[in-house]
Amino acid sequence: MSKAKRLLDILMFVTAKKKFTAQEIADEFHISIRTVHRYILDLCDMGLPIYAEQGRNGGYTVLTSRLLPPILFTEEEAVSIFFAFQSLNYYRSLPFDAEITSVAHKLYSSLQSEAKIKVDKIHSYIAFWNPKRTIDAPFLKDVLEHSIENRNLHIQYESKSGMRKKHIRPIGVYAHDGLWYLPAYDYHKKKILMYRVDRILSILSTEKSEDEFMNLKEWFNSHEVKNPIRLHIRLTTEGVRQCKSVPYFDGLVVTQEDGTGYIDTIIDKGELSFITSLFLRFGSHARILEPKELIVGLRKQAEEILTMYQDEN
Amino acid sequence: MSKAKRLLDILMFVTAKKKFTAQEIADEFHISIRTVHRYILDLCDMGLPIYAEQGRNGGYTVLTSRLLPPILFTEEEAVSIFFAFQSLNYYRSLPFDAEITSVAHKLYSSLQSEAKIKVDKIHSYIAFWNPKRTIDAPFLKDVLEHSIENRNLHIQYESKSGMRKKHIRPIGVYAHDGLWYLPAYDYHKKKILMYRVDRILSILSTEKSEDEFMNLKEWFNSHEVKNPIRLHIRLTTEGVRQCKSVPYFDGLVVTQEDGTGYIDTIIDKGELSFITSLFLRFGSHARILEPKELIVGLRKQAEEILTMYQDEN
DNA sequence: TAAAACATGACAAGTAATGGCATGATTAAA
DNA sequence: TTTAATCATGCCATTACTTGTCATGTTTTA
Repeated sequence: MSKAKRLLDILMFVTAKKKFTAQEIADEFHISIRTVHRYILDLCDMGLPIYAEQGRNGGYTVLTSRLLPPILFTEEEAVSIFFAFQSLNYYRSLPFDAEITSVAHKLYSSLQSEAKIKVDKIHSYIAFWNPKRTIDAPFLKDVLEHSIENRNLHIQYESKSGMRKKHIRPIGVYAHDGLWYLPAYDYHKKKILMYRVDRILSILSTEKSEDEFMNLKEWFNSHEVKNPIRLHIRLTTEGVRQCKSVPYFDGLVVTQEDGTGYIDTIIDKGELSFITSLFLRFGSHARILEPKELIVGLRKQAEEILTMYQDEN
Repeated sequence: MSKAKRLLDILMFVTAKKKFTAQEIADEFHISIRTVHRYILDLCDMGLPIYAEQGRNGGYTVLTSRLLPPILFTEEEAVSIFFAFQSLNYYRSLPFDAEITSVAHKLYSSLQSEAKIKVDKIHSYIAFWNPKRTIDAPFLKDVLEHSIENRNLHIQYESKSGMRKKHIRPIGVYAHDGLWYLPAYDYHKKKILMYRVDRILSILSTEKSEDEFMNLKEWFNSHEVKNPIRLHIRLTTEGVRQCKSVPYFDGLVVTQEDGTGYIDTIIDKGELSFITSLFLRFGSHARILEPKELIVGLRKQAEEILTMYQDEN
């Protein structure tokens, strides 16, 4: 086996093991101790952060986390990674912030100037408009890791009614419109609620959870309708256009030959309050046929506005 | 110089040059032709897609695009790349689709099983809620590349009033809420308009543009207010909460000691129609003090809704 | 038909890697 | 205090690999 290959094997081995003696490597790879010492010198020259402790019970220790074997990327592939990073640029808080910076740095520095220009242009010509948030979510990474590791959390949370302590079982985190959300099972209220990660004031304590629980993907899938109710809407041509631009409705809209359309589907009653605000906007382009509750809600909201500004012209 | 180093130099050289003869390499690196042939065998073994044409005018040809020198990533860094890719998962159309797939594949295959589990978990525990679109934007990559390369476009576009031909100078593309937008200078209407990339039906022809034009970043920055108008709103405590959840208002809201707040800023008159729909939702939690136009708009919309459902209870 | 290219083999000369041994330094346990 | 385990380094003969030269083919095109 060539020296380069063997060096890489040892590099993988030691970054995984972290602490080892020369003798161990010699046994593992069937080479002499003298050669091991020489190899370790080579690895140091290659920049691996490694240090030796002298004496009995001594040995080598590697400081980096586990390394992947060297990967050859094409220029286009490198550019695509920068493209993906660009999509994260509009979040204030991110897990893996440090790693993303270091990957970007490693890649950029090994690009040739021509490709560097292309990457710079990506930053200038493409954007992902998640409005840049002033709201920080300092516990994002913690919360994500506790979700992954099946741990329960005691947190201080700033809710509508003030600061509260919560005992929750996190399901996962997701980003929507620049904010991070945490669906979690609330042990006190005995149901799944939605928390905003930026409103978590502190993590008080954590505990390993015994039982298996659903993850985010499963939750999205199982997110079934609890109080089914029929939503039936008639849309003008313009109403069809507008509805298709609303994520919630897109896919539900049925367009007819003359350009008008309708929505006829089953939704959960709990979603009504959210939907109400959408129909306020559509005005006469969307006529609600069902449910009654939605019409009542719309009228109430409209009356509230008229009352508020009745004495103004 | 060691063999490994020289092989890498040659690898870089040939992937950049694409077509070459053994003699050229021998001259470039001051080695014998015999050695060059041996080296090329080695590169083939390493998986470089290279083929030889026999005979006079023959030579070697490399099929890959330019390669970066090998890069060593830590496991955490690899995970961060998958995290970034996850954020792109909710877009139907993406430029660099193929490259992203191949990067993911290269990385995933060189991860150890422990790290593979971590990556799988990221897919299960984190999501970026850009609602998955049914709308495809087949010309996204084309449009992006023409923006970068300073080219004008003749396109067929599906606008409000039917199918139209447009002659435009693209500025860049950006994603918002799962859709791709293209701000561009319209040569016919002589101003910058916003197009939706999914509504581009075809690209008819392109032409190199002579003059320099702004890029997306510059456009965002220069996007100044054309018809300034004062927006002055008084908010209840609940109004403050709700406003902070709306990207547009976040950052403009001033919170007072008692929890209530206000917005007092200058906006463009053109933004009013968009803002109207927001205030319909807030109801009495947000009281508009200025401008009058906004109040009038609100009332009109509210009356329209009441009229529509007047005969229903 | 000759020239320019790849393909491959053999061999000697040169270069690099390896293992063994020796020596020394440092540290912890016996 | 001694001993064993560990890193650190130097020297040298041996082994393994790399290189250049020469030779011989093949394929293609001017």
